[in-house]
Amino acid sequence: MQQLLTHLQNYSVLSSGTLESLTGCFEKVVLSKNELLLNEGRVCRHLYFLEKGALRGFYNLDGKEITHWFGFEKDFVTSFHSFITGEPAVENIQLLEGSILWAISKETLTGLLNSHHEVERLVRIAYEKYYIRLEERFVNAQFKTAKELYENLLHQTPYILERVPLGFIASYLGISQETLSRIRSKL
Amino acid sequence: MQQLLTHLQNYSVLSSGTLESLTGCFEKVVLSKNELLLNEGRVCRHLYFLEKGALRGFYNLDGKEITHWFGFEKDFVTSFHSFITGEPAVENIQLLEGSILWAISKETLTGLLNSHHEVERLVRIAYEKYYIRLEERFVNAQFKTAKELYENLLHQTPYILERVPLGFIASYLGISQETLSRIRSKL
DNA sequence: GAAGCTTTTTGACATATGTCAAAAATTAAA
DNA sequence: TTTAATTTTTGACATATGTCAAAAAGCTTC
Repeated sequence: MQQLLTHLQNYSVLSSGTLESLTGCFEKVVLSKNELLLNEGRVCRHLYFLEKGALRGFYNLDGKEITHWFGFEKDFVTSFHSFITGEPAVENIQLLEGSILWAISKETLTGLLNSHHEVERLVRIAYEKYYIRLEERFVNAQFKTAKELYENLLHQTPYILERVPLGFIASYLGISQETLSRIRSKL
Repeated sequence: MQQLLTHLQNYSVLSSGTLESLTGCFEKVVLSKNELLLNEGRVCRHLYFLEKGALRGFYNLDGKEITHWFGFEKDFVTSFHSFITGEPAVENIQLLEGSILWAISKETLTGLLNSHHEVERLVRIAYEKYYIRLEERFVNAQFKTAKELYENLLHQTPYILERVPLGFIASYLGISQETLSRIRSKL
C-alpha cells in the first residue's frame, strides 16, 4: 500500500487529505501464477496497481493466443477499453507470476475523481504518460524489422526476457516464435 | 469557435462559467495546403482543435516520409510527445487542405487545468478516448494483413481515402504504396 | 534420476510484402 | 488545349517472415 501511495506522488503532488482518502479505496488482491485476473467477455470493473509480480494481456485470434502487453511492478493494469467504456473485454489478463495487486472499483474511482481535483489531475497525467508510451510502441512496432524490435527489447526492457516465456514475447513483438528464436541464435 | 465549444461538451458537462473562461483561451489559426504546422526538432507548445480541413503527422525514416496519423474536422492535434514532455518533436505536421484551427498554448491550458476542475475532467476524459482509440489501431496494425487493414479503412473511415493521396495512406497503414495499389485493384 | 511436460530450436518450404524501375493515369499549370 | 508535374498502377524479382513438423533442451515431479 505504501508503495502505491509513493508511486502516485510521482505523477503529481497530493495533499495529505487526498492521500488519506485514497488509502481506504484500494483492496489488496493476491493471486498465484496462471490465474486469470480477467476473462474475455466479462466487463472489467476494476483498475489494478501491480505491487509485485507480472502478468500479461492476451486475446484469441484464429485459435491462437496473442499476447499484446505485459504488466510488471508499479504498472497500472486493466482492460482499458472495457474499464472505460463498460463493454465486455475482448482480452484476458493472466498472472505470469504470483502477484500482489491493489484494486479500485470504477465506482470508487469515479467518486474520487468527482470529489478531488487532485485525483483528477493525477489520472489525467497518468493517461498522458501511458498515451505517449503506447504511441512510441506503436510507431516502433509498425516500422521496424523483427531484429530491431528484439534489440530494442533487449536494451530497453531486458527484464521482460528474463521473466516471460519466449512464445509470449514473440507475439508481443508481433512476430512468430520461430523467427524470434532464429534472431536470438544469430546474435 | 462555437463548433469547438459544442464539441468540448461531448466529453463532459461544462458550466457556463467554464465555457466563458475557455472562450478567451483559443486563438484562430488559418493555414493553407502544404504548410507546416510543426517542424521536427521544434518543441510543440500548442494544442490545436481542427475546425475545418485535414492534416497529417509524419517523420523521416531512412530518407522516407512515414505518415503515421491524420487529423480531420473535430480532432485535437499536436505532437503529443513533444507537447507533453516539452522535448523537441520528432515529427512534422503538414496541412493536407486549407484549414481552420483553434490553438491553445500549453501555459494557458495548464492555467485552465489548475483553476477549473471541469477542464481537468474534460482533458482526462479526452485522453481516455484517445487512448483506447490508439490501442485499437495498434492491435489492428500489428496483427492484421495488409488487405484486412485496407478493408477496415474502407469501412470505418472511407473519407480518408477520398481526401488523402494513396502514398500517405499506405504508410499510415504500414504497407508500401505498391502493395496498397495492388490490393485495391483486386477488390 | 528416470519419466513426462513444457519450452525452445532447427529444418524445409510457402508466401505475403517490399523494392526498383517504368508505364499509365490523373491533376495542375501555362 | 498542350505541357508539365504529380500520383497511381504494373511488372519482375528479392527477401523477410510465417507455417508446419520434428528434434533438442530445459523443467517438474514422483
